[in-house]
Amino acid sequence: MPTSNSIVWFRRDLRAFDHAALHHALRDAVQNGGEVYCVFVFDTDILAGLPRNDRRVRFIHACLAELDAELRRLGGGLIVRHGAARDSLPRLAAELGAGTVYVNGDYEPDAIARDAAVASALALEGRRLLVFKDGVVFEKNEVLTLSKGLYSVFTPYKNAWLKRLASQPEAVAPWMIEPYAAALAPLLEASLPTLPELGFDDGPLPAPAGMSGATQLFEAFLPRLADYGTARDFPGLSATSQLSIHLRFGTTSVRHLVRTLQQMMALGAGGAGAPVWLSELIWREFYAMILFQHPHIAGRSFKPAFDAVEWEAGDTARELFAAWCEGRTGYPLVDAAMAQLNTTGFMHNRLRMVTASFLVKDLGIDWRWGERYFARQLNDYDMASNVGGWQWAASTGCDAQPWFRIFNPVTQSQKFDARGVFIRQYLPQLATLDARDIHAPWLVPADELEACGIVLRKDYPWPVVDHGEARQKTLERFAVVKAARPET
DNA sequence: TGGAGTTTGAT
DNA sequence: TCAAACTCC
Repeated sequence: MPTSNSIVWFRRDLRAFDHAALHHALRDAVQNGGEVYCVFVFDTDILAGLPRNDRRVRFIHACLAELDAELRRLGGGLIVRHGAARDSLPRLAAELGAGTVYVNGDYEPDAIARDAAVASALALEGRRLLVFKDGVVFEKNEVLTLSKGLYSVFTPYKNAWLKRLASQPEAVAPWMIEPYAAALAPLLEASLPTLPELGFDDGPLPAPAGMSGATQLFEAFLPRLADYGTARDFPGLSATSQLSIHLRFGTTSVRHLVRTLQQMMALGAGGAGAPVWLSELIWREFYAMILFQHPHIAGRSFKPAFDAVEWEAGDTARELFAAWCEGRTGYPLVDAAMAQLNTTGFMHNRLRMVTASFLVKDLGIDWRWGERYFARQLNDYDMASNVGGWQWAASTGCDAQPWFRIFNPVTQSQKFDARGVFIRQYLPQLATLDARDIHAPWLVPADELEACGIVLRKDYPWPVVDHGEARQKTLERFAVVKAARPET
């Protein structure tokens, strides 16, 4: 069996430009001979847990169609398989006579285990899996303290990250594809199954898909970048990049994004917003590093002392959790945010903090319930960022907010959706309330509500908990970790 | 990238 | 009377 060919196994890197694994496979093939096959596997180990109408599968499907077209333009094409990746990849490597499988690293625990299984199956036949850094500028252990220790606080990590990029600008240099494209194995026929063939429904896409969708969103964002720092906290404005789903599936390159920012900042463009948005990209790498280094945080507190916190349990907790999931807590900003999540698969980051704080600190429910719900719903779900964000809100994480810091859902609403624009968009039943009343309808006098045509408990729920009482209970609940309170 | 309660000081 | 400042959680 010839093994001079190779495979590039695409996973969450669905693009054909600035792609580390593809670049290395092609360059090696140009030097050593052999052809490069591009492969994607709809992994039944993952798909089995998803509903037929999963938005992310539709998005991936659309991205693959574009990726295949782009690879064909370059002289290749995409081989798509449907099966367990652990079996499919080694089998495909044998079929194609591929001695090496090139991948970009994925740092989630399940992905690491899958890749280890694939690597050992390949090794049994004398083949190898080569893993490249691609989805982040700096990975795992590249940003360390002066004493080679790991950071667990964001700000010093960010400073070290920026310093490292300044001294190593090639970290964001693009991995070129076109000059080596001749090594792509030409494919005669397309192999992308239809969504129904995969067991999923056709339907609308949650965002413009593919590399072209990412480009479109990024170009639309750049003129708004200057205002990002001040406007990003207001869910009623379109101030954010909307690129999270593209970073999740690799239809854009983080190196490309950072390079563009650097060029803008060098020209004095991008204003005050550019470094703020860059910070968000660094948060993403901070959390990726934290999850890789501390994989236990997927299921337990980053700070062990917080495992002693006793969450609400039983039927009442399950009912409150259902009310949170379905957006009927009686707190308009929370419910509007959950409606946004449920109907679009997206939620504004400010609202991720508000809803997470509400679940944990108003309802007393285990953050892991919320994390799993977000995992099912979010189009841009990324375990590292999601777990990081939830542990931040729950005060159990590294560099989290202190446990006695408790968001007031009404104050947050008044502050970040002052005119009620966002609430009205997702809770039309409250649209007739004016800006003063929409944040806390239970405080509005009955005659006024009547004039607006709203009957509480019928058109919109009464609050499921009283925030003041809930706050007191939360302070008591977290008192078990008082010893772990961070020094001031 | 808190909020609640209290004090303070200018009116 | 009220907003800024301060403390505690």
